[in-house]
Amino acid sequence: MPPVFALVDCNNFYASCERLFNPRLIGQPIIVLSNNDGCVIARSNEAKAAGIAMGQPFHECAGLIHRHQIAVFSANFGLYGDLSHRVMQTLERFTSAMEVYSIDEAFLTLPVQPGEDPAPLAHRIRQTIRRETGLPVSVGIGPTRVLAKLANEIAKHTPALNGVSNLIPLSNRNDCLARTPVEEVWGIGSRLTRRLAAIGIHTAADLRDADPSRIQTVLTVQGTRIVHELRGRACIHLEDLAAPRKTLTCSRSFGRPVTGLDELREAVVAYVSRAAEKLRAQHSLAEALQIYIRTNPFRPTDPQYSATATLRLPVPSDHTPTLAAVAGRAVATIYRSGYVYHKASVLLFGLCAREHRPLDLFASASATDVIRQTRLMTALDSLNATFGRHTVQVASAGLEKPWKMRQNHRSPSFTTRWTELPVVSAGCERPKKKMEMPCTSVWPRVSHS
DNA sequence: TCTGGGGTCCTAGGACCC
DNA sequence: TCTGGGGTCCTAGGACCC
Repeated sequence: MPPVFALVDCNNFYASCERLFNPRLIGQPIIVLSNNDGCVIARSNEAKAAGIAMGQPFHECAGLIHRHQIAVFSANFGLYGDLSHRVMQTLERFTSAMEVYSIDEAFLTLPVQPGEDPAPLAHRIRQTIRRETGLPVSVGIGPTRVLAKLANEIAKHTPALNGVSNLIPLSNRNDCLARTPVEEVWGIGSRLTRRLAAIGIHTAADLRDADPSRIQTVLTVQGTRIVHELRGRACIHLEDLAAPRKTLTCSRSFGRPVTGLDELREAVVAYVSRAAEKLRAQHSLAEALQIYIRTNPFRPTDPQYSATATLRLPVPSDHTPTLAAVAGRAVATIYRSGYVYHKASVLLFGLCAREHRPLDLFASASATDVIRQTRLMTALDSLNATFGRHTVQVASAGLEKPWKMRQNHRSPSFTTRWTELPVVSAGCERPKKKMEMPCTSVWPRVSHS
């Protein structure tokens, strides 16, 4: 029997998360801003209706924000990540085969019998998530992931469907594909849309009916997979999403311009420290790192400069001071004075599992050194997990951090920081010290009463 | 004044090997 | 006249996703 896929996607996820802890915002327009409060990355339906565009620069929205009394939030990824975890935990109960695809969506293989209508189960999933996490989701059902994804879009935009759409029946599917512009198909972006238009393909149905070998010359092999998926033959297989990442990035724009090498180096060291933290969290080592710096392309009258430096480590490592020293040297080689820097990023690559740590033929660090370094990093991560990020850090990452990003509208970390809990009952004081909750904490198990 | 961050996959082309 | 062929690995860049 062919599989029945469901794509469960949280509606306007970041905006819904903010609303969850602030019920006064129900029915009100909300936007969430990118890091540095740069541009809009999430909108409630009311904000969409008010005319706020996805990706719109924040400073261009001032008029609409004022006119429609739109609530503005800086992104609070700690909060969103924690709520995402709860949604995924709840979803796991409905299937043995689930792929978490992003922070707000997951593919499930639905356990239904041949001939059974999967829609009632989809409605149950939707109601359960709503009841247990407070978040609204939509469910799209299809015989392939591409069709399930499309079904989800339809569910979101068709209120009469009550949040569930099923593209398994052919009658539903043919009609829907003929009405769907090809750029709404998962995997077809703006460039590919233009290439397809040039050969007369405008709708999802056109693409489904196209000759796969012709599509291969225009869209490469990925395009032919999409054609088969639209025809109902599943051939896109997601990787094991629990698998460790192959690269890790930490990339940020600065909260204010940076001109001097010392400040730039400080920022790069701070970013590499964060990347190293992620590296240790997934039990990997990095073999090489790449540093990138650039000026502000949105100020074309300023002199423009960007540069990349790639360095290989003598042996793969996850030791922050080692990585920071290499990164510090790398940034000095590409820094040029006389420019106003706007952004830096650090990419760690050539990752391997920690247990496959290769031996160093020339033994620049002895086995004892490696053990000591590992213990030190474990202690550092544990202190920062308990008492908050940056409690202990390498000195070269700077204490003042004048370049750090703006977050002028951030909501409290309602679920991940004891001091920012939304409800404090009488006689129960919040801890005075800054303390992080263990990252496994699960809010709904805490009683509101 | 003010324009995000973090990933993946695929392909082409160069370097290098025998 | 006439200058191989086949393979791998690496990297940069393009395209997509949320």
